[in-house]
Amino acid sequence: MVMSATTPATEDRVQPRRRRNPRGQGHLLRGDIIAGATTILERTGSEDAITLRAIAREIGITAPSIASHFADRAAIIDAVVAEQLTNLSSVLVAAAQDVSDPVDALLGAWRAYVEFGRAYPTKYRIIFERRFLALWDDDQRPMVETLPVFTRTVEMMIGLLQTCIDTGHSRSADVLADSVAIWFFVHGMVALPTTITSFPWPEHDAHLVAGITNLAHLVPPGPRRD
Amino acid sequence: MVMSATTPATEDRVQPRRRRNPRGQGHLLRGDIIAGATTILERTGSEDAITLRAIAREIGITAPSIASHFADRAAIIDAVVAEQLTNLSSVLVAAAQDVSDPVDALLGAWRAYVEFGRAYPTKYRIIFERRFLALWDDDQRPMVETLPVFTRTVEMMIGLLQTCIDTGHSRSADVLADSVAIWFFVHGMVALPTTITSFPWPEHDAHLVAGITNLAHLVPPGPRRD
DNA sequence: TGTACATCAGTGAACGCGCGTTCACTGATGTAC
DNA sequence: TGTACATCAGTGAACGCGCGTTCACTGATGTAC
Repeated sequence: MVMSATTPATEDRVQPRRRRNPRGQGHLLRGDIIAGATTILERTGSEDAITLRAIAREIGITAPSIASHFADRAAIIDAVVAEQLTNLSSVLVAAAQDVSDPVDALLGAWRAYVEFGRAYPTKYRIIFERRFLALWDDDQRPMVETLPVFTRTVEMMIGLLQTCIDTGHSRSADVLADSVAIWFFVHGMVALPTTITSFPWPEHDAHLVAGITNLAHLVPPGPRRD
Repeated sequence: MVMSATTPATEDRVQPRRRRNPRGQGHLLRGDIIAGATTILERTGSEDAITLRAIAREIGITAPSIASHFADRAAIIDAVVAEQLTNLSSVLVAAAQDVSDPVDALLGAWRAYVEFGRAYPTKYRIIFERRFLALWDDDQRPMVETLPVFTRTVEMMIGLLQTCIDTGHSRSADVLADSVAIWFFVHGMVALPTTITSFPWPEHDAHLVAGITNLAHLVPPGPRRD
């Protein structure tokens, strides 16, 4: 390709060249790398499309610049997972807080889980359909960006059922086992319709409420409102 | 690398060179390609590892030989998916047939589903955790190797619950919705513990039976035996 | 207040690698005559 | 019963591609003197 001296080769880039960070602010590129990787993930729907060169094109840098911020491709993807796990956690917390009725809080949080998964299937998959969810590193040390938020979120979701039990809205005799059963159910509700699109899946919200009502042993008079 | 004229370069191959098929039997290589792809999938745990060159190394042929049997890499993976879906279907049929008690048949078939998924997580994932399960091709024509077995298997699983209803063992009022709810639940039971290994998942079989009992509205006196 | 210098935040060319694909070729075997 | 030939079932070398990574370099800017 022949280029004149005055027109830069911006037609070769997805993005124009990024402005260099000021001295001492080099770490800001880290966030842009994660954001670029997430954009590629959402646009292509494929984790494989997240390559160092693709990220570099996406955010207007060169590929070797990434090396000083992440050890390798896997570290970038771990950071994307951590960010999305945090996003999901925030969604669940927001759905449950300030809801006074315990059953509404339980159903609302799990409904928000399903809505997150169905609205952002690729982001959901990179959290829960990778080979492993990285909560511990290769040396069995906790991953500080994922394990605390994971643990806190699981405990919150279990707490929502515990509150239903404590207030007489649930007859569950095993809050952990029944919470996990709900999680299994809603995970299937997110994952299977994403993968198998031509199937007469039941209408979502009624199905969600019925399933949780059964698995959480919610008592008959309370669960229905709205 | 220097080779003598008498010792072939078998050290470069995972497998010694395959014997050429007799004239008229070239189609036999197709099965070997699928088998090689499946072996690679199981060994590496990664769909990405299934490349034409890797398959060629695995079964002792050269990469261009594959072109006359499959249009592209995706066609090979579709064939692997079809074979594993057929395997899973056979496992479910075998678990349910010749079981006289309707509740035992229902629980046994779903138990077999979970056991397949936990015994062969990579094979399970290539069926149900790909971006899409290919039941229809790009021109909306049914995939003859997957759609019939999928449809037949789903109908069989729904039929198991219908039999429980018909014989008074289930109070389910919506056999499709409740069967799907069970499927969602067992899918989560397979998928989440595979991805998240460091979590106190409940003991499997009791949890499975309890979950299905709730979702299938099984009547109290019948479900427990063994 | 000036200036030399170290450091930071990257760039750009080049490398080897495995990949899918092409293209000409090979060697065994069934078939027509 | 021979033999020429077409076909089948592949091989093997070579290609361009995108990838992660290396290595020497650049240019702006804060700091010591």
